[in-house]
Amino acid sequence: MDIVIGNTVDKKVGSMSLRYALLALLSVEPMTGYDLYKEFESSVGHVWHAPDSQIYPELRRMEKEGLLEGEEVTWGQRGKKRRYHITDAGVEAFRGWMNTTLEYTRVRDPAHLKAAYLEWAAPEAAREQMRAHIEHHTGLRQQWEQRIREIDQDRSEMLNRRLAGTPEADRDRVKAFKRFTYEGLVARADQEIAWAQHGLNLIDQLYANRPGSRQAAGAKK
Amino acid sequence: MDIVIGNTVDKKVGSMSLRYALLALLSVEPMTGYDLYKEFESSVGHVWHAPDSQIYPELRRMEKEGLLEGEEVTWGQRGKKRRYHITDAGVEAFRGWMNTTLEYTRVRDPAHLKAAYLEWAAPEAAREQMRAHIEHHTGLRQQWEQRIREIDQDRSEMLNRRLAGTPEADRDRVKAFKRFTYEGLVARADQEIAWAQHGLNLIDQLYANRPGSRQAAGAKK
DNA sequence: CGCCACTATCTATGTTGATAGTTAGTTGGT
DNA sequence: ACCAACTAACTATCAACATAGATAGTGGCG
Repeated sequence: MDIVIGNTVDKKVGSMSLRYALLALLSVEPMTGYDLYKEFESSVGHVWHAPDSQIYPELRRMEKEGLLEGEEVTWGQRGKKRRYHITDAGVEAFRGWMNTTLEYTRVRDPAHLKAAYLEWAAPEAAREQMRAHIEHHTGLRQQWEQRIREIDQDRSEMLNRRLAGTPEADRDRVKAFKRFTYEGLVARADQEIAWAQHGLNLIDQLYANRPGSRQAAGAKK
Repeated sequence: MDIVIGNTVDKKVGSMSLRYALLALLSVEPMTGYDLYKEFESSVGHVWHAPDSQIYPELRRMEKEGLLEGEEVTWGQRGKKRRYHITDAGVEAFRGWMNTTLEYTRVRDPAHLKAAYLEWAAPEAAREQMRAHIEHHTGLRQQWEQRIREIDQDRSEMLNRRLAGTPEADRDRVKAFKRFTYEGLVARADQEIAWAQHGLNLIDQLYANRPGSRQAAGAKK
């Protein structure tokens, strides 16, 4: 069942989210490939990330399909860059995606795969894994909390520009959904941290005064 | 910094988890590609999944690299299949991976990307998205709870075979880590369900008796 | 002036993953 | 005897991502 937008044919709306991440950003204001790349490196990058080598070709494809229009912009003496703005077809494509329910893909989770076989690891390596999990999610958590603070205090550049182009009646919705998103990510991070903490306790317990694995030699208690 | 195992060279241990998922399963007992495929389709598939078209070539590669050894097994009159068993080098590679701290990859999360722009969706489509999120994670949760029950009641085929080949002193560890893994996944599912439920409430609240979006026509209260 | 960090874009290559389809033998039921 | 469902393995193609590197202009600092 193909979906026709304008004069192009999209097979399967499922996935290909990079495209929609780009449309989301370009729905706010025109940007160059480099601008988008920078966005993915920072703020938005905590929800979606892509390398420039994926962004530039995708932008060209999207222009060819009529979702974007690009214009040459001079920069300095000889420099030039290509700034893309979203077309009506692009807006429609994005809205279409937003109104389509996502299909979820199969689980593929290295951290939990490893956890399921943790008895293979030396106790200290197992602990290190858990600590890394905590550290990783603590970092994410911090960034997301930061973003929530920015939303609450209207200190987000991107969001303010987005709000400026939004009818007054819809502004609280924009903010509410953003906040909602980041709250979910904070809660997820908390959960992961608590899980790994539980893991640390479990490891201590399982390897407490037990001989066998060269390791627990100088165990205390 | 290359890592040399036996006579082969692995660049970067990061990722390529399919290989280690296969080693994990083959550490329990020899299996054919089809066996492994079936495992990924069912029990283990909830932590890791791969299509057969990825499994067969990977097994051949692993044999070429000395991590596995395959033997032809006849099956019926003319039928044959190839059963792989893990080699010492394979065991070492797996243990090496288990003792190496994972590198975490950048976030790429379609569900939260959509959530951040949910004001673009029609209210009913937004609700549908949240319902799908709840349904998806409820399904996962069920399967994981099921697995926990199997662990507690020693009703898991795979796990029992694994325990049979494990020194008595380590058996409670094997079970404890498995349980720990699935507990974490259940907790994650719970969190996602709670988040989406919160989302449903938020949508109701944001679109309650507000004109504008053709939709809230016959709103109550 | 020369250097360096940054802006800007592009190419190349390899891996992983998703989807679909092909071939061939086996087993069990009607 | 035949058919369906399953076992077994392989091939082809395409999208998605990662990684690395090439090229070239800009702007500021010492």
